[in-house]
Amino acid sequence: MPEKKKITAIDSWGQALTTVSRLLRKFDTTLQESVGISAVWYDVLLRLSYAPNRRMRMQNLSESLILTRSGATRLVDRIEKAGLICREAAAEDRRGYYAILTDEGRAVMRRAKKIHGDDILASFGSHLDSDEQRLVYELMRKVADGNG
Amino acid sequence: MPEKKKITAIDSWGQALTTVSRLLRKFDTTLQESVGISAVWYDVLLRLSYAPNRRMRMQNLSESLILTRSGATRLVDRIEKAGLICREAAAEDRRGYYAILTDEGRAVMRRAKKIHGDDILASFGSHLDSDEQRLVYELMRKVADGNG
DNA sequence: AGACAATTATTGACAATGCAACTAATGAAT
DNA sequence: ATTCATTAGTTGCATTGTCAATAATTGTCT
Repeated sequence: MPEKKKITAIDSWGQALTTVSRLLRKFDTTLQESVGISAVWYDVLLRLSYAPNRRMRMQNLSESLILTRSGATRLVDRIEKAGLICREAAAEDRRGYYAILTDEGRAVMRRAKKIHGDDILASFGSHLDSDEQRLVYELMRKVADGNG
Repeated sequence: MPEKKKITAIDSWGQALTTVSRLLRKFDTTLQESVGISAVWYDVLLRLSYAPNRRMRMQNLSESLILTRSGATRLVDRIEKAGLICREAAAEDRRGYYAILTDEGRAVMRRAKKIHGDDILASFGSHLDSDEQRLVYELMRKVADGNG
């Protein structure tokens, strides 16, 4: 009879937290060194690159980035200053603004996606087979869905 | 034949990252409101509470917290000022210091563990059965091990 | 023993982020 | 149409964390 240590929700969460934190830091370093952008910037550019017309309202952006709106404002300020995105007033709601990926942003993103994709594969993907990767995806998704 | 969308390592990592980020923020809010400490403080106190003699060298602490040493110095400064931990010079290596859990820190930790444990159960554990929790633990551990 | 490299922790300067307060615009109710 | 609550975004201030440089101590090599 195999001896199995009891794994509590606390253990499970704790391991998820440390693993994700470590990897994130690693990915951030790679991106910074090879493309000159942080993982947070990457996240912004990625979402914009998939958004319709490569643009998102500040509000949506801040939600998907898990940042406060003010945090998003500051972040977009910096990336805009670097020329990778720009702002445009929203025609349909004059309170709002769009953050829009610039051509330069797209170019940076092409390089970054390659580098970062390889990095994820090397540090994360290569240690799990495809079923396991699916499991991680589905379990994490289930937790996320369970929290609204 | 069930149609399954292909899940890449990138999808899997992305979901893990957002789920963990969201939960962490939620946990942080709860701890802050109910015990008056952040999730980071909690992490420090937790590790100290399990460490031999409830003390750890700054170096070890910073590693397990995924923080730079200078970040750990600042963090320990603040928690020390709050009276939850204290510093003590290391006898065996006069360059070093221990961070040590105080009695007050232990008291705070007793309350925090209960609150935070419940929170983890409610937001994470309740959405996964015990096998799934074990899976998350083992998969995340495998990734962590694969990265040194 | 003496010289030099490596390690531990801290500090100053600065970057990033949250909170609360604010402005401008929208929408809903009368 | 006017009023009032709500929403989008930005800003000032405080907090938190990083990076590079520093001081003190230890270890190594001859």
